Amino acid sequence: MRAQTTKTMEIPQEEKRLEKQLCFAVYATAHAFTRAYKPILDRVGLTYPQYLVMLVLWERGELPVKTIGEQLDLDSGTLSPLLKRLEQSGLIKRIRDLRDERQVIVSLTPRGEAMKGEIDTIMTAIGQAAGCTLQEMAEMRDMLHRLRGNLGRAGMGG
Amino acid sequence: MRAQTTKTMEIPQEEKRLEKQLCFAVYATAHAFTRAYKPILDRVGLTYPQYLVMLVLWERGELPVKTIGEQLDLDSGTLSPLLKRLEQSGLIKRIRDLRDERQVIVSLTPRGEAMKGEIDTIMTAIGQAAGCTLQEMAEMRDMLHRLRGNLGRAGMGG
DNA sequence: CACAATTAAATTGTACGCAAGTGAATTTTG
DNA sequence: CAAAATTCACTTGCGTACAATTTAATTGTG
Repeated sequence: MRAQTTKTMEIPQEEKRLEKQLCFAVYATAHAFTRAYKPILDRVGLTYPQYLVMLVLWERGELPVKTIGEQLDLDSGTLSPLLKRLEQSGLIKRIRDLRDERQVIVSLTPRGEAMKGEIDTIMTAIGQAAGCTLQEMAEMRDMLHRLRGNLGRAGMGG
Repeated sequence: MRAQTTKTMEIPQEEKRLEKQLCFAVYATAHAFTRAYKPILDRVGLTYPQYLVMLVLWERGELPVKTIGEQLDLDSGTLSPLLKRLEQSGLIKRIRDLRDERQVIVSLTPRGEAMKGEIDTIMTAIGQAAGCTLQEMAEMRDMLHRLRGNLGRAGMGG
């Protein structure tokens, strides 16, 4: 509510357009990223969301499903079947926690661990495809981070 | 290719972390946008991709399926069932073009047309939720545009 | 200790997103 | 003009996303 009289509170047409353009730009760029990654990830038999799960595991080691979900902002309805596929591919193990049997601990198999090196090279290619300087990438990433934080807190009164 | 020796060209471990990844920032922000829009769109019975189709039609009038796909970067495998749902909701019509019977022309029904005003007001809330200045929004939009262009042209040697 | 409330994961149902394939209409070529 | 190539939309199959429900385990409370 940062505006003036709130009377008819006309938001300039321009702002509406921009906001729509921005949300579409984010939407379309996300798809473009997925498509750019696809030929590379196809070679190792991963989808893009599966790759994100692997990133989390490479970085943080074994984790319960819930924590993976918090990292990626995904719920168990998405993760459960996805993790089952990664398990069938032989890249991860899923073991029920003995201390708390509600939890399932996800960890890398040797093959899953080994894939890290393979992929490492691959990530470089995408960075170059993006065709941005490191500084631009960092700037954009930080802006998106803030934007996402704001949207998350929006509530919006459903 | 703006780097030093390209020899082993080690990417620092730091840059590989999830939070440092631009691709993840885009991916997660896209989901955040969809979630922010959801409570609003629920009231009028639209999904976010359906809203994007309506935006195109409000802006450009009746269009063949192919053109809608070009605008939104979606193929007919996605659009065909989506458009069928919009038709069942009574918001659009689909009529096979008499001049070229391969094409299906999509147009708004009176109800679909009327929804434009309804939504327009409501959408203002999202712009404010984003919590960015106009300048930041424009900057981000332009950066994402360029990024998307680069990724699209990547090819990547599938 | 029993019993309600909470939590974690999985399941169900709906809707994208996209690759691959089908079928009908149009355009290109020989 | 007929055969081949192309185009457009639709369909099929797989893998996300996510709301809502279910099941099992743990925690909180009396």
